Amino acid sequence: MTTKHLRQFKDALKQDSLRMTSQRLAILDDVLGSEEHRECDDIYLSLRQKKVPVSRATIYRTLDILEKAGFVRKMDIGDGRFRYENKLAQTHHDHMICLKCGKIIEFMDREIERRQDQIASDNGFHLVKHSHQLYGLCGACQDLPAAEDQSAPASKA
Amino acid sequence: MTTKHLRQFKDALKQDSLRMTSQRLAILDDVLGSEEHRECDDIYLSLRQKKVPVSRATIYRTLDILEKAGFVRKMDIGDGRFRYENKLAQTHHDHMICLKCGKIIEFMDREIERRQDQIASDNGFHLVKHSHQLYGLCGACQDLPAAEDQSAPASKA
DNA sequence: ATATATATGAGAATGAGACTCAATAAGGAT
DNA sequence: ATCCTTATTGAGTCTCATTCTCATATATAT
Repeated sequence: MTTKHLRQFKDALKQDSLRMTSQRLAILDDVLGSEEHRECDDIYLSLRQKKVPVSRATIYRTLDILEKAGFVRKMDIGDGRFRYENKLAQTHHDHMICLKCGKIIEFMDREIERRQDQIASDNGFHLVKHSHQLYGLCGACQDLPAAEDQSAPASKA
Repeated sequence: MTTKHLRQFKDALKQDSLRMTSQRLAILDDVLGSEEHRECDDIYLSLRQKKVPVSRATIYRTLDILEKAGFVRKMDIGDGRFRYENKLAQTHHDHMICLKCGKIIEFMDREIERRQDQIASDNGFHLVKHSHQLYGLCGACQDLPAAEDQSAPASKA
């Protein structure tokens, strides 16, 4: 985490009369140190391994702050658990998700983005965000005829 | 509900060794009689009003069957509750949702659909379905500066 | 250093949806 | 029409992610 990001975070906190705490700092650091699409528990376990004393409630609360401040993106891939990703390290993209093994591939298409803006404006909408996921079978999973899943399946709880 | 749809449903049931029941018939009829994006409880209340004895568990189970058989589309608009819509009466479309009043506008863009197929194929994915939502403020809600919500907000539970 | 408002964690609460299982009901065979 | 096998139902239980509560701890302005 750079000094710049730290200042950025402190400013965001101050703006809402929020305080800097060791937990918040550790969560920000952990989040900025990963490029993955992680759920709350991934972050929780990562912090516990680093001996950071923190609870899930605090992680959820802090992730909300980080989302508002633009540090992370909160995404719903439809399996009942939110994923959080480092937004600073990445340019905007959407996701393609394998229904069998849960693999996530990022994609970005300028034309789709443009069309979205157009559709919103055509309908008098002020576009705030969008959610766009493609679901299917990745190459590897298409080859396994009727075998078991490989890892976390993207099925609904 | 037409005779054709009824036959279609019976065939789908038979194909999986499932049985026709008064509950399943009532649920199909109720779903085909609406063009809205309804959640389980909307359907539950609608059926109870018609004096149909049915439980939520049966509705969930039947909606899964109807989804597989192509009668309904199950959609996740990100507020933790699935919405179900009559798929027969409509051509494919995606949704634009007002973050303030919950209003839903349907849209469809051939170019976006085409790009999605292309992206999937470029990545070796076999595309099964997609989920595409635009979130923002509808025209009416942009005018209300900081007023209260109008109806069901699309905020996360 | 003090005062005061905010943050934290443990655990309880919430809520959508899936599961359990005994009782009930289809529907094919006779 | 009756039997018999198998699927279905509903009430209630369970799950699990996430949020809430509230007493205690801590950051920050002064």
